[in-house]
Amino acid sequence: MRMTSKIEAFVMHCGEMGSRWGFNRTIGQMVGLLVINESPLTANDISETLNISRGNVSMGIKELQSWRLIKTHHIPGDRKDYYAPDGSIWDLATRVFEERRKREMDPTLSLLRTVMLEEPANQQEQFAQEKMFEIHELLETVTVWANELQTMKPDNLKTLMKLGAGVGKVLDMKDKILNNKVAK
Amino acid sequence: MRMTSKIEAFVMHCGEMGSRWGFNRTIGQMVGLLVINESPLTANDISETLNISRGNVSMGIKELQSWRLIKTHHIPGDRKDYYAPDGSIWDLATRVFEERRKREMDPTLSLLRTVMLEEPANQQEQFAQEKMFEIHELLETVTVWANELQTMKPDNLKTLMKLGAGVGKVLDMKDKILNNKVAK
DNA sequence: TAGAGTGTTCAGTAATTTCTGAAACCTTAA
DNA sequence: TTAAGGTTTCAGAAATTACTGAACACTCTA
Repeated sequence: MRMTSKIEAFVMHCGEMGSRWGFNRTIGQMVGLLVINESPLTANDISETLNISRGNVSMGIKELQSWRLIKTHHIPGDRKDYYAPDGSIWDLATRVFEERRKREMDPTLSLLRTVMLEEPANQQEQFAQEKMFEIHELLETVTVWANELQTMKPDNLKTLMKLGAGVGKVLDMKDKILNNKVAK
Repeated sequence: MRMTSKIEAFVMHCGEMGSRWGFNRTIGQMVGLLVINESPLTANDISETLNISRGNVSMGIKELQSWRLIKTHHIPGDRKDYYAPDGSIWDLATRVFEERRKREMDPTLSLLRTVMLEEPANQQEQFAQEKMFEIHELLETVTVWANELQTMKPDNLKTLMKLGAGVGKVLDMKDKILNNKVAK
């Protein structure tokens, strides 16, 4: 399956960005390829198009499934597995955020909780534990926010954004509402 | 400089998470160490405490400076450079977000803009470019939101969160305000 | 029950990233 | 001008991560 130059540029870019997005080059390319292709692809299509071994594709698919980014599709009378992105671009991005949050923040939250339980043994530890408390608070706040944003539908998000200056504006709104209540 | 076991646990954890946060093990440890230490440290302190070479520390510092996470401090009559976190935990987190956004999204936005300018040559490219448009839109939306959140002070953020169910609630508020306007 | 078509695993190899340590470099003080 | 005390650089070594390909496994169908 030959890629046109525009498509190739996109897929290769996904490869280069792969590791920054949390996976590796090959897996980045695989996501890119599956996303810009209108129809599902077989493992062999992927292997040939990207010039990577069949085994590597198999491992990549497993990884992408663990990120919940692709789904398997079957064609009657055909024993091959066909793969396609599992949902819209927004859905995929949401899953990546979620998965990264799990991998980047949850383990730290857990460690901090454990360490903070113990009594500080000296001044140095006292300070350290205060810092850990701050970090814990930050991570929890971000987690809650991320959850909220994730559960919003793209349409809602866009609506909210068009409101004007974005979140800043929201604080003004809060004041208006509170004032209304007081006025009543 | 000996670390107590709690502090060591924290610093080593930062090392393990380092690569997930966008740097590498050593640099993760360095951030951890600098953050939980009340007073600034010299490159030698870091080298000895973490058991890594002096050269490695020097490279790590350069990297942390490029992330704008640490600042240099001087003591009169002492030629050594002392390093400390540049700002509060929130400040640091904000910088990491910002820097990651630059590295993870900006290059893709730029590529997409370039590719989307060209006319699709066939049906396959037509579809591909539509997808690219969706991705572009998503990234721009996220960028704007991230900017908004970043410019908010922690206090504001916390206030907003205490409002109730978070962002979901905000949409209700929007409706209330709009209704008010209509009522008038 | 054999064998064709497909998917998975994993030991070994290749590629990439990180780290070391010695040399070069800078600045200040004598 | 030299030397001391400090930092930076970078070639090569070490560690880590990713990839290949052959062997194995599974499932039909004849």
